[in-house]
Amino acid sequence: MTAAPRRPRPDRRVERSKQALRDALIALMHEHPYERISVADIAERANVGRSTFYVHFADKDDLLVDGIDQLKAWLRERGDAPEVTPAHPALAFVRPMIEHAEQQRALFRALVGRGGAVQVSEELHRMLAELVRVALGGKATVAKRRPAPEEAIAEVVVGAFMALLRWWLERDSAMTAAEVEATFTRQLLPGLAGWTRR
Amino acid sequence: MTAAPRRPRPDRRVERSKQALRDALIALMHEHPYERISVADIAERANVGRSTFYVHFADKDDLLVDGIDQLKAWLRERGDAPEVTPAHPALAFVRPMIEHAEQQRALFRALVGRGGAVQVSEELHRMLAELVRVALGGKATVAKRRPAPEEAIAEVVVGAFMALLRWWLERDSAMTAAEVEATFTRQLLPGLAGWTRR
Amino acid sequence: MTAAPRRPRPDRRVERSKQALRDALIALMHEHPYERISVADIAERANVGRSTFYVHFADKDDLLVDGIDQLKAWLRERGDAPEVTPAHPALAFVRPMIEHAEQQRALFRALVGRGGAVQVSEELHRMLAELVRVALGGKATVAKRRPAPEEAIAEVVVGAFMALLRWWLERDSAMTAAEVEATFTRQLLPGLAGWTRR
Amino acid sequence: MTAAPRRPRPDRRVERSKQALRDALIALMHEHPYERISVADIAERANVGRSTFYVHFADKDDLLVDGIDQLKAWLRERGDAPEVTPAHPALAFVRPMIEHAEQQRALFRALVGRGGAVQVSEELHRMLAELVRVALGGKATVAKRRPAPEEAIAEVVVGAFMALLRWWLERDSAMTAAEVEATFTRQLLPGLAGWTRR
DNA sequence: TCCTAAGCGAGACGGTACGTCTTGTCTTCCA
DNA sequence: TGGAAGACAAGACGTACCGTCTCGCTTAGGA
Repeated sequence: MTAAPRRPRPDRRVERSKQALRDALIALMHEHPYERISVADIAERANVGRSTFYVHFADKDDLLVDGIDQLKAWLRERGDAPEVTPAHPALAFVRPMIEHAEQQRALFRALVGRGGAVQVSEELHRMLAELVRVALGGKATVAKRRPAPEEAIAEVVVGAFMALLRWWLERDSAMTAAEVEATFTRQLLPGLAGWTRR
Repeated sequence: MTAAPRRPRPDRRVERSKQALRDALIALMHEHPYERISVADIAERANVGRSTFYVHFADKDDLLVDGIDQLKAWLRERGDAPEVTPAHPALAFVRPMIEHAEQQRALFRALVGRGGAVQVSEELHRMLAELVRVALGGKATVAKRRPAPEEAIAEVVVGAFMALLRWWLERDSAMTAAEVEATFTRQLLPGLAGWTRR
Repeated sequence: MTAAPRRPRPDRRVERSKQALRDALIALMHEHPYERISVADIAERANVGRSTFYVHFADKDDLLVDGIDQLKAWLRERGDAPEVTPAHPALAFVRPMIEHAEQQRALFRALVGRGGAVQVSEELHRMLAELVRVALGGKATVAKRRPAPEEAIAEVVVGAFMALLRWWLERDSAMTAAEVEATFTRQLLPGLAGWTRR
Repeated sequence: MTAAPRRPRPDRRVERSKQALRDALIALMHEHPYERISVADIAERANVGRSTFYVHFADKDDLLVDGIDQLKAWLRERGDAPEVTPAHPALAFVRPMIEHAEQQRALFRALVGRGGAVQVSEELHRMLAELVRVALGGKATVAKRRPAPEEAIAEVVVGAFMALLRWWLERDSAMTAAEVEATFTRQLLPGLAGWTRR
């Protein structure tokens, strides 16, 4: 029987500080574009010393990816159960994503809108593209060999979606979530239908 | 009769300096991501004093915008004559853009690829979206009132195109320009066809 | 009947920690100048937590003073018995000090040499100056009133001695302890002799 | 006839800034010990941006040695002409140095007094020791070989002088410059006389 | 052909932000 | 209960850019 590895219980303050910093960054991103925000701003907003920031994160971008991971976890947690059968398996992500965006409109606008950090959009893009690739029967991980057509299709689908989403979030247009979804499906489904039948 | 307003002929050196700076930026963007390039880097590469930079451009972004304008002019100049009738008027831009990208592969990768400046992609996006909107029979300029559906369609089409283009440029995939075009058309045309017929 | 006043027996570990810290500082002073040594360095060398340092000492200088006191105690303990009668009572300290310095050459070089802490030299200076003042018949404690000439003499004598000592320690000169003493006495005794006779 | 070497005239602002910084350091050293003064303090006092400081000096110590050089130049410039013949050539420096210290009492106290920077005292010591060595007939530069006795003598003389000077500057004693000089000479001359005659 | 206005390089300058380091206080956990 | 570990705020450090500016030299263009 092996002795349990002595791992000291982490200090509760640590998570408090880290969370305060994550929250502060997001709060500031509602007000200013990401690149204009300084580490000092974040620390101040989080009521935390600037040096404390560097204890927990290497730099601003490190904090950002940490936040992205939280976003991904949040999405994964509640994105698993699409009640209705989607028009096409590759479009299963559409309805949930639009709903999440609607619920957290301000947050999503801050993150993927004009002033947002490119990294967030890119990561979201990558994440969704993987889902689509899998749904199209391809492998989840990108192969080094000649890119399967699914990869290209996934780029098309997700690129279209991200653009529409961003446009919808940035204009305070009277378009409803349902209309957005319908528009997207009407444009992309026919093309997909043809491809899948093959 | 009034005397002609005395306008001295501009110094030829001015344009030489400005062009050297534009070229230097583009050259550097082949090597480093846009944000990592400093004004000093650009000036040095252009064999120009750093203060001279500020004589001609307000800041790095100003130079970038200036470069984008040149790109747009270049595109407009040679994009006017698509020899073949496109599958759909809204997709008229596809063939020419892909051809330009192929010809200037390195340039396009530097501009709209991962390390490129977001502004370039956004401007290109805006430009193409306008073409699509017009082709769809909408107004060229975006109205403040309830967004016409054409706007949404344009976002979808252009978003899909830009994503595919970026993907194509970044991987050194063996996919040919023709294949890229075919893939895109196959995915987007069906949806458009339905919409237009209305 | 009242309970005996609770005087907790001092934890033996306390003295162990303090001594480890004192030793660590001295060890480090053999390698680096005093000001370049950080509290963290000392704690690490002493195998002690940094916070433990602050339990025992207010700061680095406090530890230093503590070490100086030990040095003074050490000197006093073995400095009391000069076997030979000195050339002049005010120079009684010379022979013992030189001998101590020779025995503990490395330590003395670290403490009063170039990289040493000024405080050590100053404290040693003060200590010796007091001995000299007393030997000259003046009061041990410095009076606020017009400084007695003995004070000035003491400064001269001790200043000369410290400079010679530091010089001797820093060069690895082939000068022997006896030669150093002789040199010093030959220079200072005549002046003192005149003064004392008064 | 050769062309004059193209040497661009130095920007007048540079010297203004550097001097302002030198002055600021000295001013602050009248108020606080050297080590407690931060670069930011100096820059602020000099009405100069902190970054400007780093344009001209590597760090605080660099500014200090620059100041020391100025002090040395100042001393050399006016120290050349001792009107009266000194009691002994090796003591020629005494009278002038005491006079300078008296004229610039506050400055000298700040520089070589308790809160002053060790470097200043050490440099002054080195400078005077060299004068004494030369006066004693030795070589100006320290030989690597067995240290000449003059070196030891010089250390004694200068060590004694520096200690007395520091003591005099720090107490606001009523001792006059003449008395200080007399005290010093009375103590050191006899010892020297013997040595020289040899 | 000379003169004059400008373009230009060099770089000083005040700022802001960065990421690192050290200090001294404080909290939390463990033995 | 006291010591080790280490979180924390504060603030200095030296570096990198920024955008503004001043200074002379050079040079193109107009007289």
